[in-house]
Amino acid sequence: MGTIEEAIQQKEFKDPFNKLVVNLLYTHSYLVTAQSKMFKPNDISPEQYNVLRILRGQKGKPITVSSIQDRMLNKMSNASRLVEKLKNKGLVERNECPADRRQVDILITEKGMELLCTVEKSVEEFNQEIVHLSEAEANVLNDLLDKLRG
Amino acid sequence: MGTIEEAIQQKEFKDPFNKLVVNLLYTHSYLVTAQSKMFKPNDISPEQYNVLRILRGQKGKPITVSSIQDRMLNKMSNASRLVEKLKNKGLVERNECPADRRQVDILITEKGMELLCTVEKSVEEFNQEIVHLSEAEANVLNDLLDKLRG
DNA sequence: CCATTTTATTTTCCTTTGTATTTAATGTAT
DNA sequence: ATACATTAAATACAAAGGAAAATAAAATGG
Repeated sequence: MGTIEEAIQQKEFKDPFNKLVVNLLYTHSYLVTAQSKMFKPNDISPEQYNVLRILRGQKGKPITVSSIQDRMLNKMSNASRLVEKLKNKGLVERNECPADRRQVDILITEKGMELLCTVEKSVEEFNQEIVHLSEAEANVLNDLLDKLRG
Repeated sequence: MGTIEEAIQQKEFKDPFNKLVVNLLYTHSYLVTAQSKMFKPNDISPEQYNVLRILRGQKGKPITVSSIQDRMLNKMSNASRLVEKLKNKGLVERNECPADRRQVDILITEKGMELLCTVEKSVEEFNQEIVHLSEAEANVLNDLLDKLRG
């Protein structure tokens, strides 16, 4: 199960770029499948976890829905909807922004922080288990991905 | 918009592995967003395109639904459902397998082959445009992704 | 100040997924 | 041969997702 060619039983690719696109899609699926399993016991999705992390990064400073959207990993997804799900679970609170009543300030709750702490440990272990690379290799990969996006 | 830190406005990550997981999710979104736009005029999804490619790779030899499933990029998705959509568009045909009547043999149709040829050109251009790397860098990235999955 | 445009968020509609179950056929063991 | 387990594919149902329209507030420009 090493190379992408073996994994999807395709003998060869047109060029390295074509292979790379396929490889990224496949590796993403590998990651997300494992990640979803990891999050399951805590009943949140990878995207919800990511939003909670963004909120914690604010250190008590509220952030608007659209700013969350800008920082989300999946640019297509709907921050408003995600926030509502988190609110239903009591993990965030929503307050009308007094300066601009169109905006909504989002804050992570105590319960949200606690959940994040609980999950954090599994996430760290997970990241190191799932990624079969040395730190140095991970760094190279990070740089190449940044460069890929131009 | 270079580094992942800038892109999602996160100052730092716990370790390179954590950063890498985030970077892969983000890069995947970058790719898929662009890819979907590319496929849109031809009215197929990236996954459907991939199944058509698998079928063409068979060179006329039929393949069962479960074999398609095994080779799909997203292991979670439902080959049976995808094949049905392709059949509705007249891009594949489905035949009961005489040797084992549980199985269903799938073949790509002429129309499917034609669509694939049409799309192919945009895909190749797309891959080279979207991936801002040299061939050598793409090769390194491919190897690291293969290794990542272990 | 009023009309128009822009911005922020929510909602709606419809399609796509994830998961589990169902149906049907084959394989296996007694 | 019969009962039980396994496998292939389809389906059912709820939840998630994309895209666009709707709502509401603020900004702009006469």
